[in-house]
Amino acid sequence: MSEKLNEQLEKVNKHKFQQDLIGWFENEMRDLPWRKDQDPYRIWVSEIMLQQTRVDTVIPFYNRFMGQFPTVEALANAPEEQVLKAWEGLGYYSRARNLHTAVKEVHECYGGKVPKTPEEIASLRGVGPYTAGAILSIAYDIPEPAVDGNVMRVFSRILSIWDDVAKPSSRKVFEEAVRRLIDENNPSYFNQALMELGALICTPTSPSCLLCPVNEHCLAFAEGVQSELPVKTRKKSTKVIDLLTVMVQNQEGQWLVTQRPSEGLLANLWQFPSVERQGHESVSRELEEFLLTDIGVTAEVYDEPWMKQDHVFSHLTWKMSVYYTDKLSVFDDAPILPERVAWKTADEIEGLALPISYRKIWRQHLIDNEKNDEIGEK
DNA sequence: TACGCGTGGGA
DNA sequence: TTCCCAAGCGT
Repeated sequence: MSEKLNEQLEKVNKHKFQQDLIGWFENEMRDLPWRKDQDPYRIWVSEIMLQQTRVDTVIPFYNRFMGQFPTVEALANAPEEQVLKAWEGLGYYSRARNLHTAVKEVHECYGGKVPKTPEEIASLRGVGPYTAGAILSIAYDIPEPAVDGNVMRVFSRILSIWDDVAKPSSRKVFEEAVRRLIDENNPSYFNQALMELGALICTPTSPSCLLCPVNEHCLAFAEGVQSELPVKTRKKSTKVIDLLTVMVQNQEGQWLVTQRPSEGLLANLWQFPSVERQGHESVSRELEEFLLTDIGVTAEVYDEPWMKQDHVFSHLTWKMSVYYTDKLSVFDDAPILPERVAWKTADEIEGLALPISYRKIWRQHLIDNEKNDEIGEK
C-alpha cells in the first residue's frame, strides 16, 4: 500500500464511519427481491445478474428466474436452452452459461451447498473477485471486500484516490482500503451499504453530497473535488458492421433459423440467417449466394429490405437490413441442413433464445402479418 | 494488460 | 444525437 493511501486511511474515524454508513443503510435500503433472506444461491444469482446491469432491469428477470429455478438442484438439472431462454434480453449471455456450469459443479461436488471458502468460491466459473467477496460477505457474513464500480467510486472520493479505475490493477488498491475499514461484525451490511450509497447518493454525476451520511468523512467533499473523481479513462470507439438478414419460410410454414457459435458474441443464441455484408455485388445476390453456399437452400431474395434495425453492443454496432424471400426451392432430395441450422414453426420460435434485435424483428414480422390478415379479411 | 462481451436508460 | 454508463469476468 502506498504511503499516501495509508495516510488518508488514518484520517478516517473507522468506528464512526462504519456506524454512519450502516446506520444509513438500515434506514434507507431498498426493498429488493434478493434481500429477503441470506440464501447463498439466491444471492449468487442476483450478483451474476447485477454484473454491469441496473437494478431496475434485473428485478423482473430475477423474479422469473427464481420462479423457474428456485434451487441449486433445479438449475443444475435444467437444460442450457431453458437457462438461455430465461436470460433472453438480459445480455452478456456467457454469464448464464457460466452460472449454469458452476451451479452444476456445486450440485455435484459440494452436495448442492455453495462453498464458503474464498478459494472454493473464486474457483467457480463466472465468479471473479467481486462476486466471490459479495457472496462471502452478504450470504455468509465473512469479512471479504466486494469491490465493484460503486465501491471504487465511493472510496475514490472518500479517500481521495486518483488511480484510474478503468485499469484492472487499481482494484487491489480499493480492496486494501476496504480491508482496512470493513466492519468485521457486519461485513454484509458494510459492503451492501457502500454499493447502495454509490447507487443512491454517491452517483457518477452530480452526487448528493449534502444528503450523504458519510460526508464528514469524505476527503473529496472537503476539498470540493468530488465531481473530478473517480478518474476513469475512456474506452475506444466502436466499429460498425453492415449485417444482412433474411427471413425464409418453407411450404409447411416453418422458418429458417441458425444457432450462433458456442463461443464469442451471443454464443449459442438463435437467429435468422445473417451474413456480414462483404462487397460490391447487389445485396440480393449476396444473400442468395450465402443461403445456397452456407445453408444449402435456394431462394429468391427481394431487392428491397423489409425493415432495418440497429443493434448496439458495447464494442460494436450492427446496422441490420432484413429481407424476405420468394420462390424457395427445397427438394426432397436436397442435402441435409448443416449443423446449427433448422426449420422452426412460429410457436417454436417463441421458445428459442434470440438476441434482442432478432426478437424485435420477429415481433415486427408478427405485427405486419396481422395487418395483412386484417386487410385480407376486408 | 486490454479487449470481447448486451442491453436499456439517462444526461 | 451521442455519449456514458451499471453490483465484472474470461482470456
